[in-house]
Parts: sequence; C-alpha cells; structure tokens
Amino acid sequence: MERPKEAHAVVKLAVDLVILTVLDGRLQILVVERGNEPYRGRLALPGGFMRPGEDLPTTAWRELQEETGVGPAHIPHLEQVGAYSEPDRDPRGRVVTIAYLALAPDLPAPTPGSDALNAAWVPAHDILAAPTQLAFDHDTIVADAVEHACAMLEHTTLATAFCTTPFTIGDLKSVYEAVWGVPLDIRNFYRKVRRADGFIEATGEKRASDVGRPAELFRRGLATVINPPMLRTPADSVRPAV
Amino acid sequence: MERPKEAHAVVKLAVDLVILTVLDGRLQILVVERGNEPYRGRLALPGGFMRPGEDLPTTAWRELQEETGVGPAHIPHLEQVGAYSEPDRDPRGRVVTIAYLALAPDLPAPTPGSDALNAAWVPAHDILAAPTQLAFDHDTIVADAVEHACAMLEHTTLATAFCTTPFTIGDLKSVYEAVWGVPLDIRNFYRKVRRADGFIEATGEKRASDVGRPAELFRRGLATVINPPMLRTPADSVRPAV
DNA sequence: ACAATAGTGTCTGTAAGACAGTATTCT
DNA sequence: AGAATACTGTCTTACAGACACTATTGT
Repeated sequence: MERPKEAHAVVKLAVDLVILTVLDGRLQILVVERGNEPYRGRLALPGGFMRPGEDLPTTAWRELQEETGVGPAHIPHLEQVGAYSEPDRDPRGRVVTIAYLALAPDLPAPTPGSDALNAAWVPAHDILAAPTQLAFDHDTIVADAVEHACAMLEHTTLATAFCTTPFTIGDLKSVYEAVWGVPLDIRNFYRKVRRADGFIEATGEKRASDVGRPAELFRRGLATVINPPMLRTPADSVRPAV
Repeated sequence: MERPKEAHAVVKLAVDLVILTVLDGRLQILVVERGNEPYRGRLALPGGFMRPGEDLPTTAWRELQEETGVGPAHIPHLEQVGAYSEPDRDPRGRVVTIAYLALAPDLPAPTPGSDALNAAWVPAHDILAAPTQLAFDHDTIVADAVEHACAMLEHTTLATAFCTTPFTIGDLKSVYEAVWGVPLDIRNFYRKVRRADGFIEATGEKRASDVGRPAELFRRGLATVINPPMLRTPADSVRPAV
C-alpha cells in the first residue's frame, strides 16, 4: 500500500452532513449560513474537520450534535454517501470531505453553531432545481444524498426515521411522497406497508385529529429491510424533469 | 466548515481497489502479497496513497493501471464503495482509505508491482468465509465491495463488464451465478435479459464450441440501468450461510 | 346530513418461478 | 443415432397499479 519514492498528497479530511426532514409536506435540508471565509454569507451544509483520534462516524455524530443538538436517540442511523475529492473544491487547499446522510423527524428549530451565522431548513427541490446555491460542491453532495435517500426508502424501513413515534400510516405516506416527489395511491400504500413484515407495528392507540376518523397509531417494527421492497416506478424521480 | 480553535487530525489518504473477475465459474479478487512492513508477506488489496494534485478517481485509475496494466479501455467503470477510517486500522498512523470497485473481464495474469511480492486471483468466497486472511481491514472492505457488486448486478448492466465482447447469454449467466453465488434457471434468465431493453445487443454472429449447438453472440447495449431489474430472491446471498 | 379523514376490497396486467419441450451442432 | 449445448413456450402465482366502496369521527 505504500510507495515511498512518491510524494503523498497532504489533505485535510472533513465530514459534511445532509440532514433531511419532512416539513410542510416537502423534503427539506438543514443548511447553515457560513460565518467565515471562504463563501462567507453563502449557504452550506453543516460539517467540520475530523479531529485526532476520531473516525469518520464519530466526527459525523459530533457535528450532528453540535449543529442540531440531537444525538443517536433521535437519529437512528447515519449513512455514508461518498467521498468528494476534487483538488480545487475548497479554495483553502486540499480538503477531501466524506458526506453523511441523516434522516430526522421534526427537530427543534436548528440553532446556529459557533461558525455559522444562521441555520435553516430549505426545500430540497429548490437546491436541486437551481444547483448554484450552496458553497463548495455542496449542491452535488445534496443531489447524491437525496438520490441515496430515495433508494434507501425503497429497500429499508428508514422512512420511519422521519416520523416521531407514534405515527400514522398517513404520516408515513407523506414521507414517501415528500422524498420521492410523487403522489402515491394511499390504498395501495396501505396494502404494501402492512404486507411488509416487521415494517410497522400497531400500538392499539388512535390519534384524533380536528376532523375525520381517528387514525391508528404505529411504531417502528424490528425489520430493517422491507420485503417485498417499496419500489418507485422507474419514471419517478425526485429531480425535476429536464 | 472550519473550527479554527480545534486541532485537525493529520491523516494520509489512500485508495484500495477491489478488482473482481469471474474465473473458473467463481468470483475472484485480485490480491497482492505485501513486500513491506507492516503485514509483510500477508495478502492485501492493491492500492496506494493519493498524490498531490490527484483526486480519488485519478488515484484509483492510476493504481489500477500500475497493478494490472489495464486502463479505461478494459474496465468501463470504477465505483466508489466507501471510506474506512478507524484510527488504528493502519499501524503506521492515521490512514483513511477510500475503497473502489472494478469489474474486470478475463485479464492477463497480474504482474507484481514494485511494492508487491506477488499478485494473484483468489476466490471471493474464501475471503468471506475466513475473514482473517487479508492485511489491515481489507476483509471488511472486500465484504462491502462484494455486496456492492451483487446489488449493482441487479439494477445496472455492469455484468457485461465481466465479459469480453462478444459474449453469449450463457457467459452472462455465469457472471450472475458466480457473483451472487446461486444457480439460476437459464430459461427464465433468457427471458429477463431479452426483455430488458438495451441490456445486450445481438451481433448476428455465432460461436461454435467443441460440442453442441453454437451460441449467439452479443455485445453490451446502450442502457446502463436494467428495467425491469434482475432481482435476486431475498434469500439469496453471496455470503455463506451462518 | 354532511364533510372530512381512515381504511378495505376487487379487478387487471405484468413479471417472476417452475418446468417441458424443440433446435442445432459434433462424434 | 446419440450426446451435448442452445434456445423457446406454457402454466401458475405473486404483486403492482387503478379504482369503488365502507367506516368513524366532528359540526
């Protein structure tokens, strides 16, 4: 693995977080306004550099905690999306970043961190539609992460991570619709969700809303993969048609 | 993205390659015998450190060229598998590695590189069954990469990357069987492959073997995703039953 | 009663798995 | 003719999409 005659690139390693939630029926991403150069004042993904002794997941969890105030109790899973390594992606020098994806239920309003002027949720589709908004190559990272999330919802039970327990089947359907960006047939959705063993678990309780029949409440099941999978039709895509 | 008051970890970035091929009807992985400490004499994945000015894909292609003598002409695609960052994964110090996956048709016998005593194909199942063979955390990387390859064969046309053009449908079936580790029904396989538009393209030629009816020859089609996908049944897995 | 939301049932097409049979070559 | 490999067709079942209907609440 070594080749001592050759120079090794000197790089800094960072982690960037794509924290997704469903708000107002839309998929939203947590972004911060940068307080330092470069890209001061521009929107960017939360993230930070790896510290000595840390591995990447540790860095990711720490940054998540610092930026949103939530830990593993609220976010069941952090998923690695990929590494971004273009030599000129950061004007300060060689910075390679590893992107992580987190699915969050309705979180407390984000509080700005020490190096961020502001923190806010912005709709994912705004970023994907006009990919020149974010600092660095964060637009690309967002696109990759959202596609990753779409794919995960097909095969894993991670959609429940967007919901606060307990949740209704309607809540869960809203998650799929927001992430995939397509309307789903609620009747077929019911059938598929109930057929998938271990996806959701009835609590026996009901939640009354202002009007209409109260909905049954569920909690996450034990399964992590859905069988049969919840497939989007191939034409569906979260990206706006070109 | 910066937090100047805190120390940043000093790490070196490496790329490791999981180069897969199908040989003797089995999925095989290119490994090298290490010529330097640590793990001198142990088997490991080919790989190397990123050099100044390179991004990760460039490093991966360069290492691929150095280790196997083949370039983009033979390997249509390099796929990023993930980052491995445990602080003590390398006894020399902090080394974070990004794993890449390459699917190769029958290559010339691998030639040892400058830092490798030897290079050879070893069956993937041997490594997965006894995950204590390779240096560093390369057993883990192999497991992740093979799983990645299995998943890619379901949804993409990358199985053709294992075949030298032109190939027969029987050749393609052998690829799926070797990677997934399960026997497939050739009649159903024919149907699925021919239904998937743009997967393979008839050349009109035939290949006569020693005995039996000559097989029709095909080349890769233009599609990159298979629709409908070639799904393995959920019970199937390349990993040996526990 | 009526609006609004929650949930069930049915019909139909597509594709998957299982399996029987036909075609083309060489010896 | 027979062996060996290549290929095609059919039957059944499972699941997806589309759509009509019933159930339970509040006003």
